[in-house]
Amino acid sequence: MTLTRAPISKRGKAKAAADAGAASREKLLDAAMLVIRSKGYSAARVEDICAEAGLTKGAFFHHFASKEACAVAAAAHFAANADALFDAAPYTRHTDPRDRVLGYIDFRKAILQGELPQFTCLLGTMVQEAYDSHPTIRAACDRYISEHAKRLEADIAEAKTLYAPESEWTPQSAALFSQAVLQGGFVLAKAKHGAKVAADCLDHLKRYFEAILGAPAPRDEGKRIQ
Amino acid sequence: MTLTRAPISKRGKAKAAADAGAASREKLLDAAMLVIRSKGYSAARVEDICAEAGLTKGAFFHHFASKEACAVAAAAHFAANADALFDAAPYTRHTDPRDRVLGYIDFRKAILQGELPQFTCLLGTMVQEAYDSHPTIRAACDRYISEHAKRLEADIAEAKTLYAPESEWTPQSAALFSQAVLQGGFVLAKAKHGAKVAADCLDHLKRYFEAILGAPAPRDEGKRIQ
DNA sequence: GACAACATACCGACTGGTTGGTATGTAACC
DNA sequence: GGTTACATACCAACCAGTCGGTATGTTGTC
Repeated sequence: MTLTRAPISKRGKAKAAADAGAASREKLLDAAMLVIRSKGYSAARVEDICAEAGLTKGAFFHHFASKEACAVAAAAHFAANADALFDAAPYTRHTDPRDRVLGYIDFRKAILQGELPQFTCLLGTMVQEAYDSHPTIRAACDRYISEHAKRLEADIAEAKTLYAPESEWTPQSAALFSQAVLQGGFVLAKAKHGAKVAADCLDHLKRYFEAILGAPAPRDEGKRIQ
Repeated sequence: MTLTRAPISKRGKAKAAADAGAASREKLLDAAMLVIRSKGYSAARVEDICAEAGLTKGAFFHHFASKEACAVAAAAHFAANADALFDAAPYTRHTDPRDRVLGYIDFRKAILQGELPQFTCLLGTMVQEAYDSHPTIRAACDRYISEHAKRLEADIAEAKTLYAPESEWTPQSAALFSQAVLQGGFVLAKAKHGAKVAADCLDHLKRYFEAILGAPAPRDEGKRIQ
């Protein structure tokens, strides 16, 4: 029922049909991501998604039980894409956890490229309109946002231990705060039809982390706040 | 055509019919605010709004040319409500502009009460899904968000002149950053189905402003960053 | 102060296009 | 020959917007 992948054949190469199926499924998920990020979940028609994927409704309902199920799968797909992107990002190789935290923010700023539907967050977009009417979508968005925050939280926690062990804030709330700044930046970017506001917000966020983790140049230790 | 008010009779009291009309219009706008904040713009049916207002479609299309026009009017109504609320808020009476900025954040935190549709932002909710498909809605949301930010920007600018004249950030971007934190806080609150995350985000925001404007207690002047 | 002429506010049945979902067919592959 | 992976045709429900009608003012006129 909730199985989203065709079982892999016991031995030898994956089947051509299964490959084609998986490829079509991915096309549909990519299309769903784009369409939903462009017009929201409710306004996104399944035919829009099919057209974008170059497939038909037959294919859509072959792979997904419903529009809602597709949205949940798209959320997972979005999160998997993001995981791959951030795993491969260069900032993760910094040895200093504070550098990783600040590098994360720089990286988030660097990927604000292209049109709005290409860099805004599918999860934040969907949860805004679906949080009450579509519990499964809300749960999926919550899960993947929180999982992404957890990655960041780990670095923040390490940095805090090193540079601000006494301060009151928790790494968890700081990580979620970062996600809020990002989500809010996307909202403003949509309102103003451009990524600049979001980038400015990330500048403030970076300054905040520099403040609560101590300034990057280790000169005046007494400078830290809280 | 676009006249939304009956012409006021030359002299004497306003007419009963006009009063009733205005009252119904307001009921519809209040209902639209609630319904759209609950399920988003696309999923909000005009019959939902009518039912919530205790009126029928006849009344709806008597007062608004279209669903989209109603949404734009609801945005204006939302902004007017907000203006009244913040005009009356006690924090505005602080003489120190820094106190007003910090007081604004406290106030925003204090009004995170009740169910999600009661304290989340209509403008942010609508612009997420309508920014590309409904330009008039996007423009309205942009306008009212920016106008609200302008109010805050004035206090931030004053505080900056007093407490951080040298620092690099602009009052405008700091004001927009605050709005991003709020909007993002609402997104996370919806994902997590509770206001607590939003409140935590506002704690971080307040700490940020305390940092960039200098700590409230005027003891160590060298403590300010940037 | 009564009556005609008109305006405003609202109801609710109707319509026509839209849309999520289904049923059926078919081609390829194993 | 059975299963997978689609396409095509179709349906029933939904929903924004229309329209004829009614009730309740309001204004000018005599």
